[in-house]
Amino acid sequence: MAAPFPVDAARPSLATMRIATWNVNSVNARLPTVLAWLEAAQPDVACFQEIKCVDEKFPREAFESLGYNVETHGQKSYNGVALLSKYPISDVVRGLPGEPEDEQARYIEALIEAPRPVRVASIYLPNGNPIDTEKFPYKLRWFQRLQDRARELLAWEEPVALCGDYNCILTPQDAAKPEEWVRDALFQPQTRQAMNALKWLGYADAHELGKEPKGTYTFWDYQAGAWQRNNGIRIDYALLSPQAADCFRGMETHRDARDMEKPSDHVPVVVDLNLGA
DNA sequence: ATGGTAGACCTTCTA
Repeated sequence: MAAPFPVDAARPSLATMRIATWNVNSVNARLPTVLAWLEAAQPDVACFQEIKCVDEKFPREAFESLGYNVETHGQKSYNGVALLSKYPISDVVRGLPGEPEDEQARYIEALIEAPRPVRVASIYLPNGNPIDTEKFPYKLRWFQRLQDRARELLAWEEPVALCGDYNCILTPQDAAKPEEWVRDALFQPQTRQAMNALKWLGYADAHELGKEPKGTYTFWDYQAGAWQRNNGIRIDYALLSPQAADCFRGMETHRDARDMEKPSDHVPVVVDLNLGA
């Protein structure tokens, strides 16, 4: 029996925005794979991490040919993030505020000028291993800076999507074998507390709004047959401000991308918003 | 027992 008030049918022209986030592990090594996936998945906005090149070596023409505007924050060899959008892009922020001497390219944020604008960030949070080196406190400082920025954005009461590779396994259910991660920076109590502190400012994890079961992973190591054994972890997230969460229509983890030719070790996470809501 | 793979690149670092 049909619902008495078929809301979707009554509103046939929904203003939807599809936002994807993907750690591509070198945009140049992955270019044919990434282009094929974009053509199939048709996101309006794509957040890439680990582009592993300077801005001048980013293959922007290939993406422009698919109809995307392109903004990058690159770095030689390591890290690097990018934003692609079929809508105009403005108000670009390159680099996470709060530590001017930090030269690692891990954050780009911009306003996506859809009929209802959405602020989107592409985030590559530091890995933090090994935990007995300076890398771990750097990760925690970076998390604190991200929390500070996220709090500022909330105050504007606009739709915001903070998307990327957070390098955090939040709960034991987010790892196939949590016992293998207990000494890893991704699963330390401080890391998980920082992720919760960020969420509890008032952001929704799109995974929790969606219907995917626990045991949905976004990363499988290249080593030791992790993919074949489904020894994965969920570390790629889309965090939505209340104004964006109100527009949530669905999300999907594109697990099939791990079986593509020359796959990244991460797969895309895709979120659909209905901005007409 | 300390593996295994992938990417950038000066030959080792990062993940």
